[in-house]
Amino acid sequence: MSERGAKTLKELASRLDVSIATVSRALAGDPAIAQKTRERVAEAARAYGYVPNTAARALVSGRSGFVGLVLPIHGPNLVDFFLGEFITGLGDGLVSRGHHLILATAPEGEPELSVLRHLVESGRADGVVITRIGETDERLAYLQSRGIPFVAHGRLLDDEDSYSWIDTDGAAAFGEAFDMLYDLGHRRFALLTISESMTFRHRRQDGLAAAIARRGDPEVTLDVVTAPRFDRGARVEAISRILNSPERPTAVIALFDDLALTLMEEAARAGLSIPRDLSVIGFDNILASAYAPPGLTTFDASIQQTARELGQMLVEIIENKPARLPNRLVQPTLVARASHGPAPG
Amino acid sequence: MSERGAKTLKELASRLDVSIATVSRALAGDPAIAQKTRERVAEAARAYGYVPNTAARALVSGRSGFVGLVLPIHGPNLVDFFLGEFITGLGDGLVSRGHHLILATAPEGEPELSVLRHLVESGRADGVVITRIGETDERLAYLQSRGIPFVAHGRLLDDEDSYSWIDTDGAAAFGEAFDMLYDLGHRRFALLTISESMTFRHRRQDGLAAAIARRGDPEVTLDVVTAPRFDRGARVEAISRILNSPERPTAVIALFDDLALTLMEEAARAGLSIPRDLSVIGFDNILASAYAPPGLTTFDASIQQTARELGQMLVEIIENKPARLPNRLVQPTLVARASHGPAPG
DNA sequence: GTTAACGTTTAAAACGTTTGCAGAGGCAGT
DNA sequence: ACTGCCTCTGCAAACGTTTTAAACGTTAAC
Repeated sequence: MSERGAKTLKELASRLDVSIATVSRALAGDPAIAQKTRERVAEAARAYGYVPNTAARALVSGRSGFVGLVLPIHGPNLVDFFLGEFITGLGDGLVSRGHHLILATAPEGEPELSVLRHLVESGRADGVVITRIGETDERLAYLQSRGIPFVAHGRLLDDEDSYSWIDTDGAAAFGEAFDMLYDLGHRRFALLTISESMTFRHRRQDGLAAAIARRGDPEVTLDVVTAPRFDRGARVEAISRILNSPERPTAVIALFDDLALTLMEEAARAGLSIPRDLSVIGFDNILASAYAPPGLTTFDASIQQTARELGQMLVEIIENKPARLPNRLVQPTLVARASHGPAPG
Repeated sequence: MSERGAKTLKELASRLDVSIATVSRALAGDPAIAQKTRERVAEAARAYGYVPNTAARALVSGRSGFVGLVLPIHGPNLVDFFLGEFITGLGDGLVSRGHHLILATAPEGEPELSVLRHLVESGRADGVVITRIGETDERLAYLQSRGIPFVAHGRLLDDEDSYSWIDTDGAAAFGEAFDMLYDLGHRRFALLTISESMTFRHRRQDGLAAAIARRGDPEVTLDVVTAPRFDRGARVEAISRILNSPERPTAVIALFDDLALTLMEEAARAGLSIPRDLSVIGFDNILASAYAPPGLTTFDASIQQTARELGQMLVEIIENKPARLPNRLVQPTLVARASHGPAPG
């Protein structure tokens, strides 16, 4: 690396005895600039360690090269397993298309939407990724009304095609889970879910209900138990309601692994053996589900790959403003471990 | 929100019939501007939904308001439990001081240092956070030589005071682990570690060795076993070397939980009972360590809080360029679960 | 021998903000 | 009535880049 670096186009231009405009064009690969000049400029830029100033570039082009992700506000650890995978994939997808990721967190007391608004209106981000879509999601309304480039991980319930998304087919997975358990002889089911109104919750529940309906077996019962997302005490209470009910289910399907793991803990505490007395199935395939005895049967939705595609999709939208991009429904795959088995009795 | 928004200072100024300069100053709270004018401007800015353009601001001020974190390259999932906690805390600490976080990943084939370089030299970031310090860390050398604001999670081995850091006192923790196990009667120890040369590995190992030396008991033996970081097959092989050794240790201390969990799995597979036949202690307190039977005894280093402080520290450095900030050594706390107990026999 | 066309380069404007400096007006002291 | 001072506001430069439109020297066409 040269001692005297060149920090600006002007410096580089004066070193080369050409104009700023020429250097700018040459570096951009403009064919209007002679091949020889382009090479000379590229060479000098490398030698002097020139790196273009992003702010200046953003100011004139209106593009920042950034994509924003606002971390959903919840619990003590914002970046859980799901988000960890998501961020990894997203960052990777963006970088492969020359963009970077801004991770924004809402300061205490500031609504998530306001953070989103500042992110795009200040020109910090060219587009945003949103995840965990709610039933009536104000973020979607805002982004659509402003014409801001965005992609979503998840669909609305009714309006499927007014924006670009990739989603996990939770309905199919929960149907598959039911079918498998039914074939193992289970008839009394419980769904352990949360109270928040995110669409994936409805999709999965509906998928389960649909699978039950398809069988048309009047013997099948489904108890839907709702637990809060973070209050661990209340969660345990909801679970004990399942475990102590007079007609205790023989199989519990949990909305996601975290709930399933708590259930397994409580079941063990109550002296129940899994899967002998109770079958449990989760969703997400978080790391702990492999370790929690006896090993949680769950679904893997390849979040990382999905996020990678979402990133590439968003850059495509930002750069080429295509009318419509094909949305995609990802099929989760069953990870069969040891928490499910034949119905007791 | 008003229908006709004002996207620039110019628009806002013309609406208010004052100059751009006045609006700019008023919004900045410059006392040179009359109190009444300041209020009038603030009111209008709010009404028209004005959001200042970051690129323009960055261009003139030389500050971007961003701080960069380059994700260390490793394994399939870049954002593991440690980084998840770290990112959460860091984002929080930065936002509380009006900064944002850029998450940069190195594209395939590009060295991490080059990403770091572009991040700061392009003006994208005002400073950076680095973590997992290596024995001779080229990032440190680069950042120091360029005078770029940065903070580190971790210390070099020799040079402790040439930059700002917060570190986890792994040496103390490993000493504490040894003392506890020794008092439980253990004499044959193994340290399960990795081959990469990060300083925290040395610190912990040295802390363990020091604690052993302090006892001065010639009966105590320590077998140091090195496993690769990602190759699971090789890792299992290293572990079985421990389990099958003629003089099998009665206690194993693992460099971090992930290693400890694999060890516990393999021990269970080999028919060993934990903690009856073997005591195991980890480090990090990852989520799975609570679930893996019989519950891993480990150390919690409050990564999130540490990262939050690092974020605030970095902003302090960026904004006020203090000569020196007090570095801090965080004491991990023992999380006693059920994977340790009295020595067998 | 003038003009047109071409290939290459450049001058200058623009992007939206901050800020040094100066100007406008008001008021008190002389 | 003039000076000096204070309070408030505005002009204009600057940040580093991209891009429009024009200039330049050369060659080909008539």
